[in-house]
Formats: sequence, structure tokens, C-alpha cells
Amino acid sequence: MTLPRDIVEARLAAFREACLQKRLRLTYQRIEVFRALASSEEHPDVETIHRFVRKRIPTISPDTIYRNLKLLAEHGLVSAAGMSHERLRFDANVDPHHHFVCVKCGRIRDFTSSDVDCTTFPVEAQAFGTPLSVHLEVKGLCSVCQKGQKS
Amino acid sequence: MTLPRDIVEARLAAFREACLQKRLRLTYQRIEVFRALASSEEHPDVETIHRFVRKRIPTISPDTIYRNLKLLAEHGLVSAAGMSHERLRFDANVDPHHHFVCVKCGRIRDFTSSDVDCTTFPVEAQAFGTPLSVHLEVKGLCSVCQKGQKS
DNA sequence: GTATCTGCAAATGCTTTGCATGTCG
DNA sequence: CGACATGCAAAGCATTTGCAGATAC
Repeated sequence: MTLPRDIVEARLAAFREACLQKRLRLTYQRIEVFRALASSEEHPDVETIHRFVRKRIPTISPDTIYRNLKLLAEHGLVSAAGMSHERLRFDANVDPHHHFVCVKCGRIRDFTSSDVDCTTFPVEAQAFGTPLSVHLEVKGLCSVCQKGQKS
Repeated sequence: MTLPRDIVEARLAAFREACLQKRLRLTYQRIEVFRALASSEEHPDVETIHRFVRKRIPTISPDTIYRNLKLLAEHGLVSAAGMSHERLRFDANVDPHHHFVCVKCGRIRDFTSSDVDCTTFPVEAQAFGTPLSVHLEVKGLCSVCQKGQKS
């Protein structure tokens, strides 16, 4: 939770501008929620953000964190990582493989790719530690949904 | 939820053998839960599996599905997709990027990779539909956790 | 025979929502 | 001033757990 102040301030400035454009109100709470996120190099969960923001706004409630993050995510000002909050999904295929996920119907299809497996592990990722496995997630529109569309 | 019977039976045979090796009891319920998964080309959630299994065992309860899937996943006989059931995590970085996820501490770090972006979209994935975006998830041990280990 | 598994029901924990009050613009 | 945001408390929902009876080996 510690990024150089000037970077954080730059992000905040851009955020304020974007909020004005999108007619989102710049409440004290909303700004501090975003500041918490902008200050972090990791991908904090709601509880972590709540703890952080409470240093500045001791009375802020978790629902405000939830509501703001959801709102900002819908407006593309923050991103939600880990595709969480879906239900658990399982697969009888335990060999390493990749996923094609349909953005419309949510259907997931498996595929393997020697191309992908060879290209990795990217040096960029090795800076953070020792890579063990690589999983590619391709998001797209599946052929079923494509046909079903009138456009 | 429909794969050729011989494929399903082959998977089931391997499953029975693996269970014997791992001293997991081959209960009627467990076998049918696995059959539901082995019969599916998609990645069903618990409710879907429950509905499927209930055709054969009308009295089976959702907890049995949950418990068996969890147990089988721990033994590597099925895999859990989508890294779900974690808490929601957020990111101020809304530009396309990839993730390095530490398998030990769960820390997530961002990186970009022209290599990855260029190599994709794999033709294997194009068979399923129109790819829109690609996200690489590298799992590994982060440098912090690496240092913290005694062995 | 005994450790494991099942089904039931209750509990847990994250997230969402309704409503009255407060605040931004 | 009026629409939108907040805080509180209660509800929702997927998942987990405790326990008594049942079952595989």
C-alpha cells in the first residue's frame, strides 16, 4: 500500500477529471476509496481498502466501499480482478490447458496451445519471482452467441 | 452435458482406479458426481452438477456435491476453474495487463508483455469464436515468499 | 468393525439492499 | 433545492460445518 506520492496524485487528478466528465459526484469517501486503490501496487480486497480508508475516514462503512468500487468498475475507472464472485466451476480435465471464455453466455471451453506454452514464461513475470505455471484466458464471443445475434 | 459414452466410461474407469490408489471410497454419490463432470464439455457449477446427478440420485444434497468436489480437487482428480470464491479484488490499473499470482501469499502483480500480446490470439482459441482480449495468468512463488522459506 | 461418507439443518462470511438522513453541485 | 451518496441494519446467497445415522472396505 505504498506508491510514490506524485504517482498517486497524478492518478487522483485523472480520476477527478473522469468523474466530472461522467457526472459522478466527488464525495470525500469516493475519493479516498480511489486513493486507497491508487496507492496500492497489489490488488487489495474490500476489507483491505476499508482498513486503509478508515485511517482518514474512521466512520466509513464497508457498504460504501462496495458501492463505490462497483460503480467505478462499471464506469471503467477501476478494474475488478480475478473474475471472482462467480460460483465455483469445476472441470474433469486436470491436465494443463487454457480457457476460452464467452463474454456473453459465460461458457468456458478448453484448449491447449504449444504456441502459448512455448512463448512463456515471460521475462516480465520472472522479475516478480519463480513462475510455475501459465494459464491463458481468452475472452471473446463464442460461435453460438455470434449466430444468435441479430446485431 | 453430453459427451460420447465411451469417453465418459474411460474417464470413469481411470477415476475408480485413482480413488482406489488414494484410498478414497467409491460411494454411489461420489461416482455420480464425477460422472456429471466427466460428461460435460463445459465447466459446470455446483448447482448444474447437482441437477444432473439428481436424475440418478434424487435424494442427493448439495453439500455432498460440494464436499466431493472439494475433496477430489484436493486430490487432483478434478480441477477448479476461475479461481472463484476468493474475495473481490480491485485494481486502479484499467489498461490491459497480465498478472503474476503468488501461489503462497496470493499477492498479485501486474505486468505487460508485448511478447504475449503478439503471440496471441491462438488459432486454437479462434475455433470457439471471436477472441476479443487475452489475459495471461502466471502462477508462481514471489520473491518475498521465496526468501521467507527455510528449506 | 471402523473410518469415512451422507443428509439434514444451522451457521458462516462476503456482498447487496431498503430506508432515512446527509451532502454535492 | 434536488438528485445522488452515505450509514445502518437487515437480507441474500453460495459455501461450509456439526452431528447422527449409514456405508464402504
